[in-house]
Amino acid sequence: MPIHNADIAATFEEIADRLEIQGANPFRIRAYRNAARTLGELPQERALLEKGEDLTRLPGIGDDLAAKVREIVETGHCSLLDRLRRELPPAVTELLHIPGLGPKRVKVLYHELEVQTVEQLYRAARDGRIRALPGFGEKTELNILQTVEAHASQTRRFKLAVAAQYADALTAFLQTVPGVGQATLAGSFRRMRETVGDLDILVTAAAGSPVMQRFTAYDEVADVLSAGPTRASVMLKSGLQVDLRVVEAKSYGAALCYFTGSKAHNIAIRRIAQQRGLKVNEYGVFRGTERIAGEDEASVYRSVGLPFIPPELREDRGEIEAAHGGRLPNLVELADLRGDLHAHTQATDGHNSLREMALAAKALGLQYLAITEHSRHLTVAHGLDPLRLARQCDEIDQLNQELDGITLLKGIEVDILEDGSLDLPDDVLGRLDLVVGAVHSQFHLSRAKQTGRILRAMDHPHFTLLAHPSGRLIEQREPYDADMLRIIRHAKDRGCFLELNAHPDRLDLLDSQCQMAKEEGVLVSINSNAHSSFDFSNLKYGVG
DNA sequence: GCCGTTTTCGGCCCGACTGTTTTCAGTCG
Repeated sequence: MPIHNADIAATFEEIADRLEIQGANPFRIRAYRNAARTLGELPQERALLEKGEDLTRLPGIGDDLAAKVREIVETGHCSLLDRLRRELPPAVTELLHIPGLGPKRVKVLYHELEVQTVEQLYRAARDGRIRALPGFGEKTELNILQTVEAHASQTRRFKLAVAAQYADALTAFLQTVPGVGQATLAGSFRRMRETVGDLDILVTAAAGSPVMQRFTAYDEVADVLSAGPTRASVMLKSGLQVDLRVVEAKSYGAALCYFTGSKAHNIAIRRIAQQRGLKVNEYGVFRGTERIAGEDEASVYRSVGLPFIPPELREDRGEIEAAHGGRLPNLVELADLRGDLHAHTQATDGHNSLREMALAAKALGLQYLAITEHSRHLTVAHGLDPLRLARQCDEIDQLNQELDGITLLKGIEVDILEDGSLDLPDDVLGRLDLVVGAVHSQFHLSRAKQTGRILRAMDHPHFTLLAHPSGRLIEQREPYDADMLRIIRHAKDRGCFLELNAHPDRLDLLDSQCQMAKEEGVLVSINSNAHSSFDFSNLKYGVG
């Protein structure tokens, strides 16, 4: 059975959990977690583990952990984890995922009550056996009972576009509270991650502002998880958790850095500050007791000798080194987009006419829009046959005569069939401005067959752009098994391009694969895949 | 267990809230 990077990461996480319950050296535990993160974020295509490469080049992996990786790859086991599993029962780590239970309490629960599973935990709480344990009490017992009953341990993530609906309404509400200056979304939402686990909102407020009371009394709040003078957490009725942090205006920048994260990025910045004799927290940057920065984010970065790092890059995946070396990339902004190469109309499964789509794209500042209907193989979408496609091309020619400030391009989103051929004849495709190829069927082919199918499609002389290249639907469908590095390199050889589909359910190419495409010198086209005139607003998620 | 423009030893980010305790440990972000 092949060992994936994610499997090794999971092994190290479990080791860290078990060491933590045993009360091991916290820094040793952190070393396992750091290594798990490094390995877990490695793109599959960049797996180094079976090529005999020097793993100690990876951050957080030294001689010992490199040896453990080799052991896992070669034997399928980790002897340290095997030993730890004999010392504590297998299920006990699942208790750590219950909010409010950490390693110390899990250890007490196991040793005093022999609680190993969530089921046993529930029974112990229901029977009133937990309140008497050292460090526990009636309140804690009640919280455990309620948490388990509410299945609150199941973490749920929200797609960015879904979270945005709650976020915009909530920040607008907070803005109306007396004494509130700024109300800014931070966290993974501001970093434009494809999904968010919660919303983090930063507010500046004058002393005495009722912002905390108003926040916890907000109409959509189902439960107040915690509330103090400067921070509060609530659960909305939708199941989305929201954390609010309130600071004075002079701490806005430092607090925004802190609350935007990522955690790993913050730790890296604070370590640099430490080396310079500085301390960074959410209130500012300090030399001793003197505050030297913090009113805006740029001042925080400047104080540690770095240029401003855009939120989208703050993942501790090389951006700090790039900033230090003056190699930060210029990020694409929404205003940089000149056109959109993937859109549908009511001729197939879209909702608007050619003209309506053209005007909506123009309103967003685009100069060109490719109309790329589905092809005949996709019958559920009323895909076009050559005749209907020809008719649409005539309509586009006619409309282009009338339109001012926007040009429609004639295209097609043609199905890539199982054998790698395209769903329409050569002479039809040859008359178009561009041909967007897409896989819409046979998602479960072997890696070799799926990859070969796509490579053959790209060999077609009229092939322009590979749509939603991985095929994944966020939280719904895994990517199909294909060798993306080979596909990217083939695009380079063939002079064709890949899409970053901006639909919030897709966001495909994935971020790490976009980075690979850039490194290989292949252009990526950010497209809306609009099915209605409203969908162009999704381009911002693609840009993000 | 990792790591190095102070270092191969001695450090390792920093603070808020809860609940239990009576000054703070545990947990969380």
